[in-house]
Amino acid sequence: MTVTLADVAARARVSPATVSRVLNGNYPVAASTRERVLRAVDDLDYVLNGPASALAAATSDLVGVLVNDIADPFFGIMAGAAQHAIGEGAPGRAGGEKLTVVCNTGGSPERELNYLTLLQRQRAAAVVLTGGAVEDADHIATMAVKLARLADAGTRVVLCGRPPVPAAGEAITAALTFDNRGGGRRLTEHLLTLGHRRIGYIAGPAERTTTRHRLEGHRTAMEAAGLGGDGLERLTVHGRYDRRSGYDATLELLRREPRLTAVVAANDTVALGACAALRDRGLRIPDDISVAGFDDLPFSVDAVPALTTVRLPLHEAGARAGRLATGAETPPPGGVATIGGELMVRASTGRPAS
Amino acid sequence: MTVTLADVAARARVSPATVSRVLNGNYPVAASTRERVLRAVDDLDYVLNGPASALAAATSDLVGVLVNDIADPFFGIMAGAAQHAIGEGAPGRAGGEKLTVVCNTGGSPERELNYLTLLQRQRAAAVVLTGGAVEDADHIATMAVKLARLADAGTRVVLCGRPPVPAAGEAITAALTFDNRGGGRRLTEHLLTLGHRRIGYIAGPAERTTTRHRLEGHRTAMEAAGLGGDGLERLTVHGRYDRRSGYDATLELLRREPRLTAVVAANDTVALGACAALRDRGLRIPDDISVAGFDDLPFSVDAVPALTTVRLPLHEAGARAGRLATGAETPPPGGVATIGGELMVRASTGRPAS
DNA sequence: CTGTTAGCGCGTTCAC
DNA sequence: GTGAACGCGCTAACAG
Repeated sequence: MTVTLADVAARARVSPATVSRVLNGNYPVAASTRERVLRAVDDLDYVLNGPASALAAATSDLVGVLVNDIADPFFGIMAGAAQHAIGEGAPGRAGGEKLTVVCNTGGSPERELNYLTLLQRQRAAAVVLTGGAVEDADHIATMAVKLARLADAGTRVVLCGRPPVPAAGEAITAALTFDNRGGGRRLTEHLLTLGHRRIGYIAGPAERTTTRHRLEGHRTAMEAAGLGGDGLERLTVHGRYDRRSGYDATLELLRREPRLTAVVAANDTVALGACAALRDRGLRIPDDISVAGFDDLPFSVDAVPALTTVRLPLHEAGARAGRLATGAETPPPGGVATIGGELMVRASTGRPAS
Repeated sequence: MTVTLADVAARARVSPATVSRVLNGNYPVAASTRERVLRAVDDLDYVLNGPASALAAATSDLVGVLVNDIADPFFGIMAGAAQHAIGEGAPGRAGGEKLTVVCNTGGSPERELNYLTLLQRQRAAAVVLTGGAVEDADHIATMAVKLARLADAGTRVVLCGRPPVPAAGEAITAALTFDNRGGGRRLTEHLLTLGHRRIGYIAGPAERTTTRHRLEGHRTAMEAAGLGGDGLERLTVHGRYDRRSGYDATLELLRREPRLTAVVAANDTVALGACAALRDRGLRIPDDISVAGFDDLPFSVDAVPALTTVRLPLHEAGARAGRLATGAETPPPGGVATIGGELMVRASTGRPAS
């Protein structure tokens, strides 16, 4: 029923091997023969059989991009940039593009491993892991083994916006990590400079690296300003990386410290929720209370007031990860590159009310 | 080097076929044998070879979800929901989940076809096409052929948020389409009821179905109110589905008609850009001018003022598309289901200034 | 319930 | 520059 390479060969009056050579373009073939083969391919509407091709060649054109939440632009931007870079980059075996596939883990370690297995099954050419990792000892160990096995099988492993996996050093082609600590620190320093002292912090889920690093940056700044101690713990609330979480956490912070003058959120989406809660409480931003986010997602500049935040070059990072995944770019020395964030001071932060 | 099914068979002292049966769980196998096989699999860290399996079975566990822009939550939400539904649904051949892959076309017809070819190569189990289609006669024809060929090869084709492909009737398993016309009409009717007469419309890219349908809804309402004619054309500006486009288009509308009292945007993201432009012009929303969007993306309720818009059940639609793709849900009668939108009246629209 | 036998469709040695 | 032969790893009939 379906057209095979042999059919094309027959029509072009050549051997199957020649058709294969034309399609893969890796061996010299006489121009006239190539012409004939290509016409036969076209006439027959022949489509290469991926599985068969992958089986024979022991590798495939699949590149997997794992994201925590595909509905979150933070991941969407990185994934889109990676996909673009991969598509533009090295053409796959069959001359066509590589098939970049985005896999949504929903932040679940099980699903993450699951997808890795599936990609291993498919003999994926590369895997890009984006976003923060879960800090569970068991999971980290399992991941290290899994990644090592993938690397053994020839799959390139690239981390994007995630710290290097400690135990899997050699397995990883490259790790692009964001300077979440530095960004968090500078953001809080900005508020301290404005004169804020009672600053609430809305953190992400407790067990993630991104959450911890941003929080550490915040606390480093607070402690340097002599604001360490119990207060830090009291003015920190954990939640998910979503709008609702920011809303609820803000109310909780206000309950704990009604005289709060600033709120720092784990990311921009959470910050938006925080703003909503403050408005509902009748507080003006930044006159009564300042708000800051993280990431500088596209909507942040349009928030009212425009959000002070830390810009992460998500697009660039994703594109670079894509190039690393295809081998179009050589890994940074040591395999690890840290990407800095840029403090974007906008209208949502100001001096505290006297 | 790599462990194969034969290795597992040897270790478990059974035939390869039996191992295959255990792994696929489609044939009865004695409990004790299964036990032995599973232990051997575990001992050897065996991972099924996807391509080989797909080759032999002439089908794979891959489900492709095509989106126009992965960085846009509109698509991210649908894709995430579809992926979730597919994962939860029918287990793949190897007992594991299906591998749902999201492919980012960037709105380009070429890339769309490209991905379809790649998925066809992989003998994908199903393909979900999300979002509006490009209305180019050539492309539509090519797509119809392509989809028919996919369907022939046993791939299920599901449309989500896209009108049925006219010429490919039988090829499509199911089409879930949004009532963009009705939504657009009701949105504009809402503004008309408030007393608006000079309403600007910021449309999406001209050649897309979504764009056209929303615009038609708007115009239907306008004409029913006796506001048809040249004015409609003059107060319509086309652009991309992004923030910047909304910003620029708004300035252009204001240039064409300084006394504008309302702006309807192609979607929420565009509406946000419109709000920014209006604010920069010193106009208050909704006191001086009303703004409305479409989709009701998560951030819309947090906009200031909260955005009046048409809510589309993106999550539900995506999940349903996923179930249709796995065969977990039977297609609606005729294969086509229209999903309505809900008018969400919020603070960004009000009576026009007298 | 389990083993045996054939391919699935293609890439890749080798020869010519 | 081209063809012939073999095998990639697995599943799907058949037997038994």
